[in-house]
Amino acid sequence: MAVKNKSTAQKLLIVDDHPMMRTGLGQLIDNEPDLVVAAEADNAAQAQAAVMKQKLDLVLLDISLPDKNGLELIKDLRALKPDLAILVVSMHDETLYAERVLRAGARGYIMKQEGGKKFLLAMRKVLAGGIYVSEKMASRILETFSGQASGAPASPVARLSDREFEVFQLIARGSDTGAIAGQLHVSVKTVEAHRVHIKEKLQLKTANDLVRYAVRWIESEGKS
Amino acid sequence: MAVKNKSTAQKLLIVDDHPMMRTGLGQLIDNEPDLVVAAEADNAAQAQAAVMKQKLDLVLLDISLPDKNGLELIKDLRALKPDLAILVVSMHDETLYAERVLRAGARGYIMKQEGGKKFLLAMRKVLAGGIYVSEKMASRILETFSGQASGAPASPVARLSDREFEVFQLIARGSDTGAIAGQLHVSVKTVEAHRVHIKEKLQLKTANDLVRYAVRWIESEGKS
DNA sequence: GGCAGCGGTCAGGATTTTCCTGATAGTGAG
DNA sequence: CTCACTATCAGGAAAATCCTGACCGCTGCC
Repeated sequence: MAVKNKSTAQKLLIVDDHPMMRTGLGQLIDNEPDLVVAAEADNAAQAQAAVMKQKLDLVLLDISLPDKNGLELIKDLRALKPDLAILVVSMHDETLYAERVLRAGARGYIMKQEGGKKFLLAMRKVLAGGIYVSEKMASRILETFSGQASGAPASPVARLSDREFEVFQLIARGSDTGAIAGQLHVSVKTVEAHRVHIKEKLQLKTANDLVRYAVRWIESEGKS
Repeated sequence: MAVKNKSTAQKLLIVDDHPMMRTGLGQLIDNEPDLVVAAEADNAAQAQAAVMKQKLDLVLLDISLPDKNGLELIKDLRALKPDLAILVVSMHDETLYAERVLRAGARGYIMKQEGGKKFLLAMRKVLAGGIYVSEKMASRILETFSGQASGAPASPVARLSDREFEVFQLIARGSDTGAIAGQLHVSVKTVEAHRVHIKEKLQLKTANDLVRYAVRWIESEGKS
């Protein structure tokens, strides 16, 4: 371990249920003179305890935890310490979670597929008060937001018209196009048109992607 | 890094697409005088190249790889080097993969949730010619061998053949039939046949139901 | 009042995917 | 050896999807 000036180094908390991953991240951080691992946790309960016990500058948080949904934990941590910086570290594709995670209050999202350099970049950016997501994700999010005026946190789903949203929900429940047409008393062609519009608004390419998105959305939105 | 006797230390290959995880495992291994990391790979192609290039004693293999299904890679590696020991390192619950992995030719299965001690135990056991799985999994497998599977009816997904399971995972990831055919280097017709069998085994009626089931399953059990 | 934009409806026709019905061949169990 | 299972593929019918284009009603704006 490198010797550090304990009084000035930024204090990090690593939350991940894979010990080897914690070791890897710890190794990376210990090689930086200005960063120090102040605590580790392998579940949400430990993470909360650690956050309460000491003053921390940054939390590296894996959203796949055994005892609690990562999004919930983000909200809880922010309720406890509104100014605490949180960088989400995840193995899941960013397009699925990044937006959600940011809306929950995290200040960054980085994939485990990234190497040490990107990790350090992300940590420093978040520590400096910035927000870190990949280039691709950043422009994607900006695009989504650009349509409307300030503040209002908009899930792309919110941009669907009422009718489109109806169709969207039915897709998520497993109805095929024909069934949806029947239920809404319109022609199959109309439903097809709605589907096209939904796909445009959600930036989806294939029919399969639409089903996947819809299923996921209904799963997660149903709870929180 | 610890100084080692290079001529006697056992040579390991780490295959994982998460750099931090490789660092963590490498750290663990470097602290052992009798083990050395001979190479690392973050995808299946690199892994195969490494195995061909040098004489290795053990492969630590994450089955969730970007370019190829882990089970396939195990089979390929064993075709190349039948005596090569493979220890699968996975974040997925063992009940889902352990059996499959052993049948494919790996000699051990350990979850990333485990700590360093267990990891070393597993590596040494496999290096010594043994087979490593958790206590629970071991007795479970023995039971299966000795007649009846225990009372708990396993997930119907467990009844899928390896090939079917591969297709199933790709469906969950959003690949359409054509893409799957391309990735597996078989005809579209073959993939269609697999889909039919999967639907039978999971008692699903439509293509949509299959996608929904697959997405849900992958959400709850993990991702590859 | 006119007009542009959007939401909702639908059609025709080309393309793809899915579904149904076989068929062949290897493997492992009994 | 036979049976069951797995993996591979084909032909052709049926269905879903994609592309292009169209009509109507409502809203907001100059």
